[in-house]
Amino acid sequence: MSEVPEVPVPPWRTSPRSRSPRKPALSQEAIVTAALEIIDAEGLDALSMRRVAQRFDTGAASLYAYVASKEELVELVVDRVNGEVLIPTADPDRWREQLREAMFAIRDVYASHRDLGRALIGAVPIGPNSLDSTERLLSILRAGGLSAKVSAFAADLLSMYTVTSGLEMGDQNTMHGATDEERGAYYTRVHDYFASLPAARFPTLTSLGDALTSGDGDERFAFGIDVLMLGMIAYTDRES
Amino acid sequence: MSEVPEVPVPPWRTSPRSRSPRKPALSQEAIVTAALEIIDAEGLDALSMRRVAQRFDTGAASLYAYVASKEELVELVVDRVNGEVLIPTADPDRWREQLREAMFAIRDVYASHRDLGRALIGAVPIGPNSLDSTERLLSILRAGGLSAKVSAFAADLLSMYTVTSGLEMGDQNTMHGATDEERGAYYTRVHDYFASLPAARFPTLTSLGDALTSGDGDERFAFGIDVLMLGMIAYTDRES
DNA sequence: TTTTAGCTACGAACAGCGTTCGCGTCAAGT
DNA sequence: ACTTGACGCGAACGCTGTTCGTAGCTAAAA
Repeated sequence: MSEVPEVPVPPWRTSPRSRSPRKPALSQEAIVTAALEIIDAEGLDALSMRRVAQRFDTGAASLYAYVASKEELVELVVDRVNGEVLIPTADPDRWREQLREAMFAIRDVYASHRDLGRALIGAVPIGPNSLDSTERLLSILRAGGLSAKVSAFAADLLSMYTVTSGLEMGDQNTMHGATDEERGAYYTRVHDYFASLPAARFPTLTSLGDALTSGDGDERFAFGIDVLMLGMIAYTDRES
Repeated sequence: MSEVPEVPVPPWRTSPRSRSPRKPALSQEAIVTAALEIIDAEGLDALSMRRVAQRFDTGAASLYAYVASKEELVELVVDRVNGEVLIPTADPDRWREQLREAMFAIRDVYASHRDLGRALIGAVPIGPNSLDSTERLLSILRAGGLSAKVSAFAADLLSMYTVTSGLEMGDQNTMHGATDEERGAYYTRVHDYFASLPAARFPTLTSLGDALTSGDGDERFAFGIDVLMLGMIAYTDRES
């Protein structure tokens, strides 16, 4: 390969074509969209300001006109995603089904965005869409006859469980290898590892055998919902 | 201040004192200890290979003889911490109190290590101490008469809730400012924000008022335990 | 005792990160 | 036509995890 430097393009007149090369205009909305695309494609860790800027053929510095920090960008992405969650309007006669629907809706959305759920583990999301979801979830609980205190506490508990479950499902696409084969191998390995534990030291663990690794995501999630709902109902009964 | 460079210490003979300046010998155990100290002092994000190495007056490269990667180091720290969790040996007559004790024990340990809980959000910890804890937790559940499947699923659910709660408590020391004053200001701000929401759009949210932010960590955690236990019991009753 | 072999410790470098600073350009106002 | 102001963004700073090659020590061999 020759090391001769390329002849520079005359700078005094750039063609209109190269001056606006299908470059999407910068805006907070467009930045959030690009960030979410990166997360969906490669996971939360792959998100970087430089990567986002690359999509607009510019440097990371340009983003800071529309977004205060990476932290704020992630918050905006979270709120965008919370906008995808569809929670039914409360109907007192159907509150149990509705709660179940709502929880599946939240979980499915987070499962479809890789490990984005990691971003809101310890945080209270306060974007407009997040507030809408919280409002709807709370109104379903209230429609079910739960007290203010129980509703407030339960909302926390429920969203924690839901997001974590969605995170675990979505994560499976990110971690432990990209292909089905690799993931299958990983879970077989975990299963075999539990099976290989010394029964003398871990009698319960080994006696449970397949129960530990059995059940797909839906089954485990449905179990959690049932336990939480039964618990909330029993708690409310005991309260009065 | 003078800018005169210091006279260098003659290098051809270092005193024995400076040759081994109370430098703790490198070992996996010592490295894990140092890492945990950093996490306790400054949080999980402050943990870096260089920071750990600094404590041994050496460079980050030296650590890789004892630890394969930062990821493995964190796993080792998690298992060390799981060793601090004391779960009682199962007694069928006291399984409810024991389960409660166990959950408080786990939560307290994680609350005392800042945001370390973040490290095991989507992960299945498989270190020896972690396995011991799981074994003990499962045996309590089994002693309570729960089926294999329910025990297995519930163990997941319980540790998820427990670690997340501990994380949130421990996190309060890390985030939102270091001093009590700053933290108080943060929570007042959150409270005021919720109170300031338009009641027309968020009727439930605003009507709940103080219920949303009321209750300290212990109260909220105890509520979660009650709901989970009542739910597990109701689920088991329904199962048979 | 001298030489050599092996091995551990670790400085330096690499590629990437979030964020800031200040220069250059371009558009609107005078 | 000239000035002024705002905005875009390249380059740089200090950080990250990890790898590579070597310097220096220890212990075995001659």
